[in-house]
Amino acid sequence: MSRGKIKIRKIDNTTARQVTFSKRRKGLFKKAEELAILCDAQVGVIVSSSTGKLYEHSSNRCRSIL
Amino acid sequence: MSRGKIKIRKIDNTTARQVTFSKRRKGLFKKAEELAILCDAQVGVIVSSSTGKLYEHSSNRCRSIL
DNA sequence: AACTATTTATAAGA
DNA sequence: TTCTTATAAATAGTT
Repeated sequence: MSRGKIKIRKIDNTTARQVTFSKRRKGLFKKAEELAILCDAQVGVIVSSSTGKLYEHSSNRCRSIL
Repeated sequence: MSRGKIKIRKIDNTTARQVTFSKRRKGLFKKAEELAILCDAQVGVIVSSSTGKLYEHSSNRCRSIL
């Protein structure tokens, strides 16, 4: 990615991992919403953090259960 | 995006919409997998196309039900 | 949280 | 539908 490319492996540093989690979760939800709109699809995304906190995103009437 | 920016609205042309659906679905699943690995999270994504076909992606033992 | 240098995703074309 | 490539978008490291 930006200031240098990264390897896709667990980020060891807790703070860095939380920051990345927040940024990428937001990015993922945005992509999900764009796919739903552009392609007239229903998209549900569920994310459970390592600490067990749950986040979700869904288009329209789509319901998701983890 | 690439050869010119697009507006996030339903793509009218059926063929173009299917092509975009295929490309973006793949991209979304990749982002989901990266988030799961980088941040040690569980991520589930479910996509239902306008024709009713279902696609899903999930990290590890994560199960999703639409 | 904001900034950017870069990487990545992707729209249009082949 | 698979590949290319110009350009838009996402984001890693920094502040």
